[in-house]
Amino acid sequence: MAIRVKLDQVLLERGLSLTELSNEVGITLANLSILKTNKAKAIRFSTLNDICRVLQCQPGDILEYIEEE
Amino acid sequence: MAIRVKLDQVLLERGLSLTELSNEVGITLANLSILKTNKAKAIRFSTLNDICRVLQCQPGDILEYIEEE
DNA sequence: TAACAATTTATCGAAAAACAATAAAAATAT
DNA sequence: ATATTTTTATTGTTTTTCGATAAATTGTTA
Repeated sequence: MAIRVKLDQVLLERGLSLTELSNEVGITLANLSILKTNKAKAIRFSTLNDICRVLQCQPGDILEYIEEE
Repeated sequence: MAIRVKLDQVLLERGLSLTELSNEVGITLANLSILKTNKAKAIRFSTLNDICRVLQCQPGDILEYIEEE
């Protein structure tokens, strides 16, 4: 599949760790890690919403479509 | 919640109807309509991927985070 | 090196939700 | 009016999130 989760970049830019994000967002570290490492197969809008709110970013900053041949 | 699905706009820009998108993407019209009218609570990356491929766009073109006070 | 912190991986279970299929209602266009 | 498109609704199956938890891995620092 070709949807990539670019959480790393945004976290880096914001100077936040996964642990901190986890505390602020209220999603367990384990599940955030799954997201960040592209293991998730879907995402709830509520989760996306919480992440965007805390990181002050747009879905497009986190999700990327990569064309594959 | 504050994640909005902006499928309308992209469809308009591409000159595509929901019906056409449904045929090309392979998702039923009913379920695409739920997405388009902001009734969906989540989305599978496989679905997002298919939509982006057909519409030649990025997730950010379809998903928007709207801050609420 | 040893100790600690952060991240990743894994497993289990429950709750939630996607999506298909289908049909009917509503809206839009011709 | 008729046809087309879109929305809404229902049911059932399958998938997946997400929490909870714990272990393994990696990175950092004293």
